[in-house]
Amino acid sequence: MPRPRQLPDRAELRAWRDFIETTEALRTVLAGRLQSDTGLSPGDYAVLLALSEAGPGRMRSSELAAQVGWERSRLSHHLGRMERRHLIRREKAAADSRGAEIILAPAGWTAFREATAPHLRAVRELFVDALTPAQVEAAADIAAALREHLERLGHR
Amino acid sequence: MPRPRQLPDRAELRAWRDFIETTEALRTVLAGRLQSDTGLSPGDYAVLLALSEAGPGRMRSSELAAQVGWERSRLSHHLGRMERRHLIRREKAAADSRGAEIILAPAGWTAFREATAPHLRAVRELFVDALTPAQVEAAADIAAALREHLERLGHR
DNA sequence: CCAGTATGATTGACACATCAAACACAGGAG
DNA sequence: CTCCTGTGTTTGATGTGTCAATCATACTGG
Repeated sequence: MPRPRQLPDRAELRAWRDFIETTEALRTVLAGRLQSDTGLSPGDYAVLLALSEAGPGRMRSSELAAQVGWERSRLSHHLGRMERRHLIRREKAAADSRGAEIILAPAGWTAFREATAPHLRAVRELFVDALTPAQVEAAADIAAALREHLERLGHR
Repeated sequence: MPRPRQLPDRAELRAWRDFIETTEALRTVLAGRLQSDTGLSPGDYAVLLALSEAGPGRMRSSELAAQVGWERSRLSHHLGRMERRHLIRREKAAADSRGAEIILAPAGWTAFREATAPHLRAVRELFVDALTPAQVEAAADIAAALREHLERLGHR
């Protein structure tokens, strides 16, 4: 009795490679634009976005981690670099003094404000303009299906 | 006279975020599997694949760089790490002694051979099985459109 | 009150990526 | 032969990501 096929066929493999390599290239190009337009990395942008969306521009570190979907360690390293550049500050949380409050510094507000438009323009130019409206929808569906599948598989 | 719309609308932006974040997550999960199944990173795998496809398992460094689509500097750093683990060796090129020949070492052959099946299984499980056949095709089309657009835009 | 454990966050070590600078040899003009 | 320039590759500096270990404070059962 034959086991179910386990390996992708030639066409599926080609689709996979094209897909993964292209999205990788897209990420790289977009990151390069953001960097040269604004001096921010995608990580910087994600952090600033999350902070700016929290009304007062301040947030608990773990909340921020959840918001951007990063591990705490990664966030902590990244915040260290951002703090060096005075984009954010850290304070002990008043409520729970184990915790840290991350505060969007003035330079951070400015950088974020000036980055938004160029970033969105680049998204439009590199992603939206490359695809038909139907393809944009299809991309969203594919992403949803992949994510759902990933989550169903759990973490192994 | 109104300029063309420059920024993505809400739905487009959501599609973009879902798309880019999901592909990123997919990459990460796949890399994790490869790592834990075989001890190789995606970069290692790409290099070993390219070398193994060159009949004798040896290739000029710049040819290898072109094959995997990396900058030379990146390749050089990566080869340094792979050499430390005895997956490859480097020799001066006979023809042009500026150049380096990269040689797939025995441990490299073995690692690659043992990595292939698990890797392909993971691709099937995480990508192909998550999508309908039509979606796999759509993904390939989207990748093609994105890549073509990227290339048309050139490098800025 | 006070172990013991749980939780929020940071640290250190290392792999990976990118940029610019350096290095080493090749090949041609004089 | 010697300088000059170009090409193939490496190196160093720095930013980014992951894992495991650590640190500090909070909480809980006795």
